[in-house]
Amino acid sequence: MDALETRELRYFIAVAEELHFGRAAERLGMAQPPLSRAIQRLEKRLGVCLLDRDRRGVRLTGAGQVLLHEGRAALDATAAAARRTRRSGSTDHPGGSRERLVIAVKAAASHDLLQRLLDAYAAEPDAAEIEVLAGGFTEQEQMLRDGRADVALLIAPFNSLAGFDSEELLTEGRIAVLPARHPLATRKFLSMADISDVPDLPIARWPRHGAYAPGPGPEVRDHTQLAQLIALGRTMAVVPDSARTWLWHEHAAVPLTDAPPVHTHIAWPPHSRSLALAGLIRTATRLIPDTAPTAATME
Amino acid sequence: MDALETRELRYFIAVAEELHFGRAAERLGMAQPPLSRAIQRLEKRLGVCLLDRDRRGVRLTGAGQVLLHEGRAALDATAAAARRTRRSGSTDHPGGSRERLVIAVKAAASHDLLQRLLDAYAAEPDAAEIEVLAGGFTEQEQMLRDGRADVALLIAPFNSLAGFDSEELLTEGRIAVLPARHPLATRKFLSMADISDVPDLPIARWPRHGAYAPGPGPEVRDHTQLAQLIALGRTMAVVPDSARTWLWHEHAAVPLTDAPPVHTHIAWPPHSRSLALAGLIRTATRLIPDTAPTAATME
DNA sequence: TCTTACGATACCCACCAGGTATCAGCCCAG
DNA sequence: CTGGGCTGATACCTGGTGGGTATCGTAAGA
Repeated sequence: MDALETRELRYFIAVAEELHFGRAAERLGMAQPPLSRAIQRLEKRLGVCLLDRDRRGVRLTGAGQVLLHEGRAALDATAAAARRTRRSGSTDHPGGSRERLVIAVKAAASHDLLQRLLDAYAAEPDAAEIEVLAGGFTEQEQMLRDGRADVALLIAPFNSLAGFDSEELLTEGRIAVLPARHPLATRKFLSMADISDVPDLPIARWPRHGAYAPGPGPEVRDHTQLAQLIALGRTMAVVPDSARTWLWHEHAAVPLTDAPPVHTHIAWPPHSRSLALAGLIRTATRLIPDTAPTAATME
Repeated sequence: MDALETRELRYFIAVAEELHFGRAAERLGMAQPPLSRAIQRLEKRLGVCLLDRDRRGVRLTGAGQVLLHEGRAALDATAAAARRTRRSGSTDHPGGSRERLVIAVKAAASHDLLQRLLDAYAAEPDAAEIEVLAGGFTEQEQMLRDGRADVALLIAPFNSLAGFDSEELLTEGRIAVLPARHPLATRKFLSMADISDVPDLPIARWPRHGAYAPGPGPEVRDHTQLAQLIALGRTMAVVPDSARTWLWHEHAAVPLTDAPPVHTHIAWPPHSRSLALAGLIRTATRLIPDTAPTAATME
């Protein structure tokens, strides 16, 4: 029983995601027949049926779902191995350019926290060079999983901490961002019930796992788009308190009393022998008392 | 830049572990020249030097060490993907034989805890079939990492919980196991200082990561061997309290006042969509109050 | 019934993984 | 300093297989 090759995993995952051999082959840059054969061989090798091909589309069997999940994790791990090795090699022999850390953050989120972290870390005696990689929605999480980043600021409940080591750095409430001229904008506080069903101001919808949930609000893809729609009086949004940094004059921010809080964590892969990373994490945990004294006991 | 294949990872890891191309090739069941070529190709592909071959042996570069660690994790992940898929498939269509969970435990450790866990779980209405896989020293951890098991009882500080989700089930002190006829055996309590340097009773040494640490005590590989040597008056051992289950008449157990405690956790891979696993974990956490009320606040 | 769509099959080629034989540097024995 | 042995690299060959094109079988829709 020889081992699963990463190529086979890539192929299967493409098919499992597209649920269509033709499109999957196109995505993989190959013809359809070899892809079909590869999947057949994979099924035979595993002794398991992965896909139900009953005319009218392809569907995943239970085993197929398992392989999709586990295979993604495995592919991420191998991609991470390759990337981290490459990066480690580039600073290996050549005279010793300092170790370099890549931190992934969600663009514009936790901005001042990141600022303080970088400042504090730069003051350390043996600080490594830090590269900041800003990604969209849940992209920082993926960057950490596949080795594009060494460490990330992840935001619960939007990101999953599963499989990472992490420390909580910041807990914040949420605010409703409204058009400044809307009647609700004058309120001192709001509850979720107050805003969940305002006819002329439906809540904007963000993509979740690549798709939009159904609902009345407009679909938005980035902060700029959202900010504009709010300024135009077309929608509102519920965002973490720290999002105040990017508000416009035409916006009003009203604290929500009963929205679930948002937790920002610093997260890193659970092995990781890097001294530079350890230093950064130590620096980060020292920031905690400034923002949330004894936060560890609050949960 | 095409992706790292698992075959290449296997090859590199073999060489990195043996630090010898010939032996690595033998271990892989292949000839040496193709192995050399494969490693060269890998280095070229990654654009990184992985090994220093300066006569007098092969050594890992920094990048090589990174790839060894990350690559092991990646290989474990792909092996886990294959195994979990196979297992999931075998109970997939055929009329619905119940889901089957594999739990890995260290042989003879936490025996009564495991007993209570299995009993409690079996009483659940929708209980899955549970297979118990007993392994040696740190083998349960590896079994969980590479997919031979779905869940494991891991014992800190001997196992690493890195990369797993876990719940602490049990905290216990440690005891010194002595020959019953030794003078120290009559004591009510002992401290580490009392036993760390007894000339006629050196502490037995267990293998750590495949090698024995240097020291005066005899090298032991399993409980039986240890038990016999203790009964013969040749050595003593420091073990968790629950090890009392396997003591002989010729043994005496004396609690240690200042030995670091041992924590038994139930651990599982951090993704895992399995309902059966969720049920088992729920059952396990319900066991906690029986043994260590509000243990979560003790740390 | 004809068309269309999609996955499977048949067949072919080219590449490369792996084998054997051999070379090349280094160490040690004498 | 010279020859043998050890170890990794190189040269060259072969077979398996990954990938391509052409085509088929079948089910759904017009």
